[in-house]
Amino acid sequence: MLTAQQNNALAAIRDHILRHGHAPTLNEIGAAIGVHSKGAVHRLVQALIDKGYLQRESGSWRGLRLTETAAEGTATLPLIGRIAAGRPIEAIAGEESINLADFLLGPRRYALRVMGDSMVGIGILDGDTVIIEQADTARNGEIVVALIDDQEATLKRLKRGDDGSIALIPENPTMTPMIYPAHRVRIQGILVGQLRSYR
Amino acid sequence: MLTAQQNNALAAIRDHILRHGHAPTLNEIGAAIGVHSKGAVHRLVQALIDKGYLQRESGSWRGLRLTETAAEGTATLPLIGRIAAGRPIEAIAGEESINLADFLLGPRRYALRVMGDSMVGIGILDGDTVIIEQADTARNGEIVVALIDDQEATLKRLKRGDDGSIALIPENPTMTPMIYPAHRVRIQGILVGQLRSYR
DNA sequence: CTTGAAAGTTCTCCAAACGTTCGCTATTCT
DNA sequence: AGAATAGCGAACGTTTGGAGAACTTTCAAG
Repeated sequence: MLTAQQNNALAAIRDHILRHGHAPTLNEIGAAIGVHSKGAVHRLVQALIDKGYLQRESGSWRGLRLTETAAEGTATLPLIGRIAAGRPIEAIAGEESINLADFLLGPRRYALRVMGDSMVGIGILDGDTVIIEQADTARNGEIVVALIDDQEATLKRLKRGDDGSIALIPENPTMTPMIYPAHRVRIQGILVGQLRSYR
Repeated sequence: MLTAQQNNALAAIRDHILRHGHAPTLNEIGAAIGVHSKGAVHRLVQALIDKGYLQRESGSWRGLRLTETAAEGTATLPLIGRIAAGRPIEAIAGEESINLADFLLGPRRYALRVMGDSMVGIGILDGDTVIIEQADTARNGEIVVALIDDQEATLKRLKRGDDGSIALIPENPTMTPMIYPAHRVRIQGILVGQLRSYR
């Protein structure tokens, strides 16, 4: 079982890896838990290694890795249940946590900040962040980042016409779809996720 | 495991490829991470190749490619820029990546699945996942998870009346606010984030 | 084909940061 | 009292990586 300080150290390491993608140095761990001595931190880390929570890649800086048991649940949030007006929060069978990495991350994905109201109809507001997966083709009805005449970029729903034309449809009743011949439109990516921060 | 500077270099390369469609030169990488020596940059790139994050197409300029495993363990996404209808994607000064941990994770936070349309007015749709930070008080105007009569849970905007009453306001023009005496309403948490997956 | 600029490669020098180990001390728990 | 947990600071060798010079390769313009 871990001591209080060992727990702090492990939490600091986990947090640092999540934030930066690599392990902290001893000094960084020390700064995070309020210890001014490298030696003391080293002893804590050694204890965590001995107890099987960490692995060390010796002879290299930042060579700490979480073991599998310690790594699970790092990028996760507990998922409590469903909330609907007029009812108590109801548990969701089978799921009790969501993993942000599974949810949003992946190779070839990147984020874009949305400006404008062209997609308010499906809840994408000005200032939201959307996650795009790089692709040069898309299926009908998907929401894509499209480049028009290699100049203008836009986020719209894609619809192919029977005549080979491409319609880019805003989800906003006050705007009208734009229709282009296929050669003027290049698809850059597909919308796969969206997030917003309220603070 | 990557060192801090190797991480910077990899991020700069990934970013450059996403933005320009081709790999950067050593000098460009150096400029991006603040290194004035080609030799030093070369050593960083070589380390990334040795560790399997990059491949070199030797004998050609800009011959760097990302391997598939290039993103692992990190909860960050490259942030390319702003997208607005009718304009090219424009870079955001200062920020080049967003960190999901900063964005969404934190102590006392949990996720809820939203049912119903009571908050469509601010882009929270049926099926979305919202992130709540546990709290028992909230400021006026914040969106809260509130428990009414210790029975019904609901996600609404909070507004306190002059007479001590509490109004829970749905963001939906077809619904009307509910007003309760303060003792019937208990605040459980505050909305801090929201996410949605499109696949 | 020649030429020159830009890009990549390899090298040495050197400073700063890092991990490791040690002795000493203080606190807490049994 | 004894053991376990921790903190501090110093010493030492190792790793990282910035600077710059010298050299080779690539590529496009003349």
